[in-house]
Amino acid sequence: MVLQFLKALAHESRLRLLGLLAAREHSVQELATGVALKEPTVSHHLAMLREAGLVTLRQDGNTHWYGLNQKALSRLSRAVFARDQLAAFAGAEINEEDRIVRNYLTPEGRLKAFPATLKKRRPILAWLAKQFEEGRDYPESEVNELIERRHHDRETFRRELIGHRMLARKSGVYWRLPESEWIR
Amino acid sequence: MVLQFLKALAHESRLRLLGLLAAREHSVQELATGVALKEPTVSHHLAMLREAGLVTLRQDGNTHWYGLNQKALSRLSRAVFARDQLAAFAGAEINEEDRIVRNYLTPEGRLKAFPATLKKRRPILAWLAKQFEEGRDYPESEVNELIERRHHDRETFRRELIGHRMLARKSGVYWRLPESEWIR
DNA sequence: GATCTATTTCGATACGAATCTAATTAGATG
DNA sequence: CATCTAATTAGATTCGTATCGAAATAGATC
Repeated sequence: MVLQFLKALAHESRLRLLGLLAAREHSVQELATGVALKEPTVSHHLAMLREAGLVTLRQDGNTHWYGLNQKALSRLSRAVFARDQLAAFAGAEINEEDRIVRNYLTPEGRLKAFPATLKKRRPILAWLAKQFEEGRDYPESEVNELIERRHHDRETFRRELIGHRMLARKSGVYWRLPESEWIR
Repeated sequence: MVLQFLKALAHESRLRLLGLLAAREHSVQELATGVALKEPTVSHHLAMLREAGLVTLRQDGNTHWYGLNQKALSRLSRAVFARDQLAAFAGAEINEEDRIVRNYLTPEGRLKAFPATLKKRRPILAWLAKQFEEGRDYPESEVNELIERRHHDRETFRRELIGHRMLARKSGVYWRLPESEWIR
């Protein structure tokens, strides 16, 4: 559906046809002259545009008047370009956690801040915890290093990771705990 | 430019990739798994999306993190789906007259009303006058018929066409005057 | 009903792009 | 520096579709 719409738009000839139609109605002959293609070719393109609901057809005698369907155009553009809509194409819906993490990341992939609200804190920490491999020991120096790649305040984040039972520490070494033990 | 953008969007695999990226950043491997394609194929698609400015790339070690460029997405969507922008693709810009006529037409190609304002009246009448062939006589019955295809009030329009020197009448027959004689 | 006109449908060809495997590059690790 | 990993680039194949000429359709005209 949306794919059909985009495919219909994504061709130079059809864009130019729509360009002509944006000004006013045209017959097939006029369009063929306008874009320097033969009638059958134009007819073929118009059929695609019509399938996609991008143009309207009005028949008068045996002349077919094609026009731009502005409504469909704006309706569909909104559908395509909303982030959540886009996510639907992957079958994957965006969950709240992902959205929170995304909003906390700079373009360089660093955390903008330590989240003040509790609701946001957990997904951020979970994301950070996943930077560690499970079933492996980390000396404190390496823990700090990994955290600092995401935020300068290694102390706060390290403490919180442990507080949420995402990391554990014993005699100077750290390891990642299984997700089932993390505090919700 | 805009064409490149649309072509980048108009493919199922790439839409699904964008869908995944809409949720959060992904590496190439993750994406390949997510859409069930091989890495090189995904890499190829990502290159296109990057060319079109739809995704961002952040390199960390030898892992490449791709993300959605939401800004570009909305900026471009606005560019594509404005009617006047679309017209630019045809090389033809929309002039004021065309716009006026378009707003006066129903989906069936009939005139919604007789334009009250003088500014609008002329382009509407000019459009109507062009329904007549030049160099040919029309009996009044046929003039009425042609006008009625566009609006029920044949009297008003017929009178105005003559008033604007677009049609002329002599002893019961009408003919279209050359455009150079039309009153501006 | 025969003819003329505008459009569409059909069938063939050609061009572009999607996908894969294999080879190469760039960065990290020991 | 040798090796390992993630990604990209190159090359080959396949698939989709843009385009055209020819034939068929639908409406108008005589």
